[in-house]
Amino acid sequence: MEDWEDDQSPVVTNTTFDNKESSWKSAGDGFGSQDGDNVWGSRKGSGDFKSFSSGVDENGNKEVDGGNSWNGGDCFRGRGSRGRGRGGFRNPFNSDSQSDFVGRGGRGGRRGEGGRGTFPQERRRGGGGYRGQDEEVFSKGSQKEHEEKEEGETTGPKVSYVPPPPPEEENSIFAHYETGINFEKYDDILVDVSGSNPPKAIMTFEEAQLCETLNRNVAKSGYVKPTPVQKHGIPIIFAGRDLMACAQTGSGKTAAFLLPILQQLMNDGVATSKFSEVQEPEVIIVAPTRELISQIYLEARKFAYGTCVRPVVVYGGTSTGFTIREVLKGCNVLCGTPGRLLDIIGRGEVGLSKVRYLVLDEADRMLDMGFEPTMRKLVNSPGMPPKEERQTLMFSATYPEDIQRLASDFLKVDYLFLAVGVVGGACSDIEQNIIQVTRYSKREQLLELLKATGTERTMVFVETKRSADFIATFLCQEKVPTTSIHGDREQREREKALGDFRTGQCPVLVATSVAARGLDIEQVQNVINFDLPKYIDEYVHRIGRTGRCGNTGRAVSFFDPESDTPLARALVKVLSGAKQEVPSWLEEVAYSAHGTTGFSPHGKVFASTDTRRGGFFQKNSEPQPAAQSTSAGDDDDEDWE
DNA sequence: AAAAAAG
Repeated sequence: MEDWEDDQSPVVTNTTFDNKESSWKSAGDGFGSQDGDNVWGSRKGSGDFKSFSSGVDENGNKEVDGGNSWNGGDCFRGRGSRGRGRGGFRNPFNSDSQSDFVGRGGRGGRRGEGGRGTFPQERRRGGGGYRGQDEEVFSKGSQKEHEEKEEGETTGPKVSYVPPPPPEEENSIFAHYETGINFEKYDDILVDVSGSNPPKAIMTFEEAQLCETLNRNVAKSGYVKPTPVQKHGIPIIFAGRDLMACAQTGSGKTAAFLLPILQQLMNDGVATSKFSEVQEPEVIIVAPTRELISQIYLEARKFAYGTCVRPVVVYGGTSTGFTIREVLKGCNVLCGTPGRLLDIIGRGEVGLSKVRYLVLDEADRMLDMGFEPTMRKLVNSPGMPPKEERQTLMFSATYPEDIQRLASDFLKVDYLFLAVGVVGGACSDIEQNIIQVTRYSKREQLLELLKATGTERTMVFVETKRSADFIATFLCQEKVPTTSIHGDREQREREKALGDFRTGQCPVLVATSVAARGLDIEQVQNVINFDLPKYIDEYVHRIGRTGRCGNTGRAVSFFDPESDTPLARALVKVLSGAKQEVPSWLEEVAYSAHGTTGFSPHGKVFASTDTRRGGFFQKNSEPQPAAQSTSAGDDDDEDWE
């Protein structure tokens, strides 16, 4: 790990920072007059800033010296003379965290410490688990080698058999959050399957009839009982049906498709991972961001452990040569982001004729304007079996109607639509606050919020890459140990940032929407929408980074009437749908924002139900009760029309 | 108009 970071000393020079110094000051001045609305309320301020920063020193000095993903190392240790101890100011975050930072200092920061806390199913990679990726996958010299030998040999060693990793790696491969979470809650979630002849759901993993190895991996991953998306998804996939599934990440959807796919591959004995000049994977999995596909790959590697099935991950920002060598070692399950995937397919390293499963994670994103052409290119690549001859599986938490219609181009006509509760996010476990701000007050308000969060992990979402840099630098300057992730950062910086955030070394992560979807990070207590997104589904995904799996989380969003008014009505609907209090001023803004629903500037309509029921594709519909009454969950049955 | 994804 350290190896390849050291030679790259990621010095981030932020000219923005210096240039804007003066404007911060003026912004700060303006902030003094900010009076509390109901959210900020009347309670008293924190003033624990001191303990906050000293806690960092105690906690992390070694780690910090080891290289920081952001320039936080110098930022929060050295300069930053401007730590204001502003008090008299209360916010939604400071209820219970006053002295947490020191008290829990050692808790989050240690590497290789995988399982703790209480998380089920998909939430099992702790800091240690994620670290595991770097340490195992890359540390066999491969990452380093891949940096150094990029132009080197084009063929790897001729391995005909890829042995399973030695036992000592097992622990980190299977690192997961301790189970023991309250799964019972899932039994109350409504599930809705529509389409013809859905197979019967399973109630236990035993019913899935997985082989011994898979069962062992399932158990070692801390799985006890299937979640709803697994109960329904597994038999659907075993039955060979195409699937469009609405379920929040974290509800176990990755396992829901990985387990039956892996089992099927083994049943049919097709998978024998071995070196070859051309690899013919049976499974292709795509996701919209590199970090997300990497996360999915780690799941696949875990479940495939000890089997002859070899998963491989490919994405941009890393050396092509390394990627190709990894693929050629043997590749049954190819996980990738679209660009790099098409790249290696185009180079002829990967043949598609054996593809039996095509999985689209965050499917609505994969089919939106940005990705749709690439996805079409993928399914039209030479050798790719047509949709009738492969199984196509789509997963997301949101499905705008137009995307559902588009999706039918990729799915068999009789695909099944599975809606698991809490579709569309706005899970009631997340406390949602909306704060009215002006663009000039945001920065100081953010600082005040973060002062109160202690060691809690907080994701701060901004709209642009530039402002991600800007805000992260600002926070570092203010001695908040912050890192940042966005598409203009080096891939290794992105992964380091995410790693530092996962371990808690940097409890604050400033992110663009690159981090909005799918990322499963332990103990993210808070999400702050520094900038509200343009679309409501993006909001839903962002706040879904917290409050997962029965845990509680808090989301605070800065609402600037000058720019966010178009979102007001949608926001009100999401809030009330999740049984959250709607500020009266927001209702007024929403009411007066006539003309558009704000929901869909481009005609997108958020839908959590099968559009075929709405009259678009009547051909497949069985007689169904009204969508509202059958739709799953406590907050996804809004009529968004 | 922005973010993401190939280099």
